Amino acid sequence: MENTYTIQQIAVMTGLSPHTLRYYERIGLLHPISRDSIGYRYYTDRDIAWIEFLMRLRQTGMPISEMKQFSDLRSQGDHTAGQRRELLEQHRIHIREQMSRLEQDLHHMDEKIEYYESLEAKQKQLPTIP
Amino acid sequence: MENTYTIQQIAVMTGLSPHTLRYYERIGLLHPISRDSIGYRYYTDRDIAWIEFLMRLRQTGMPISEMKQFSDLRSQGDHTAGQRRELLEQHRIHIREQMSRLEQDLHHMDEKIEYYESLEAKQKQLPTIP
DNA sequence: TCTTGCCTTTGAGCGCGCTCTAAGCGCTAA
DNA sequence: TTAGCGCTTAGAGCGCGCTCAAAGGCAAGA
Repeated sequence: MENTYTIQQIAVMTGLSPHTLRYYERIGLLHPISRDSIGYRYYTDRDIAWIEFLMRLRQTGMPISEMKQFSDLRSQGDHTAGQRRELLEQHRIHIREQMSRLEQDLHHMDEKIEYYESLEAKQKQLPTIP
Repeated sequence: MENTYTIQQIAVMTGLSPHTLRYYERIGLLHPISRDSIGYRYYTDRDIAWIEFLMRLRQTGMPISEMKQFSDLRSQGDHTAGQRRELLEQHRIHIREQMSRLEQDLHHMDEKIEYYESLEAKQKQLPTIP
C-alpha cells in the first residue's frame, strides 16, 4: 500500500494522458502531487483512487467546474462530508435521468431499426421495377 | 398533416434555437428547408420528425459528423436503408454500452454516498473533541 | 410614411475539455 | 563527454457544437 507511481504509469493505469493529469492538477482537481528529489511527480494509491473517482464523475457528465467544487470541499476536511454527500445526491439524480432518457432513446432506435428492416424486406420483394 | 411552421415555432416545439436550426441546415443535417414568397423558412411535420430523430442521435452521444453521414444516406433514397440500419445498429451498441457504464457508475455513487453518511454519523457521535 | 418585429445571410466568436509546443533540466548508457 | 530520454513549466492551440453579430429585407400596424 506504500506504492508510488510515475506520471507515465498513472497514465497507463487510468487511461488519462500525462498532459491531462498535469492539467487536472493545475486546475485544482488534484491536490499538488508529491515530488521526488528532481521534481518528478510521484503518485500514491490514494491518488489513483481519487483520479478514478474523478473519472467517474466526468464519465457521468459532471462538468469540471462542479468537480472542482467537490475537490475543494474534500480538501477542506471531513467537516464538509455533508455538503459532498448533497452534491453527490444531486449528481445521482442526474445520472438516473440520463439512464431513463437513454432507455427511451434505445426503444426509439429499436423501432427505427425495425422500420429499416421492413423497408429492406419490401425491397427484396421488388428487386427492380421493370 | 399539411401543417407548416415558422422557425420560431419549431424552436419552441423542439427546444433547439433558431440559430441551431439554421446551423443544422447549413451543415447538411437538414435538407434545404422550403421557403415562402419572401424567403422565410417553413417547416413541415415531416421536418419535425426528422429534427426530433436528429436530437435523439445527439442526445445519445452521436457526433455530428456521423449524423451527417446518416443524413446523406437518407437523402440518397430508399436504397441506402441497409446502410442506415447498420449505422443505427452500431449506435445502438454504443447506447447499450453507455447504459451499462452508467449503471456501474451509479452503484459507485451509491456506495460513496453511503460512505459519507457513515462519516456524518460518526461526526454526530463526537460533536467536538474536548 | 415610419416604426417595429421577425426573418435572412456570412462569418466571427465562444466555452469546454483537453492537447500540444517550446525550452529546459537531470539522469543514464554509450 | 555526449546523446537521448523522460520529466518539468507556462502558455498557446484545437476540435466540437453551437451561438452571436452585423447588416439588411419585407410586411403589418400606428
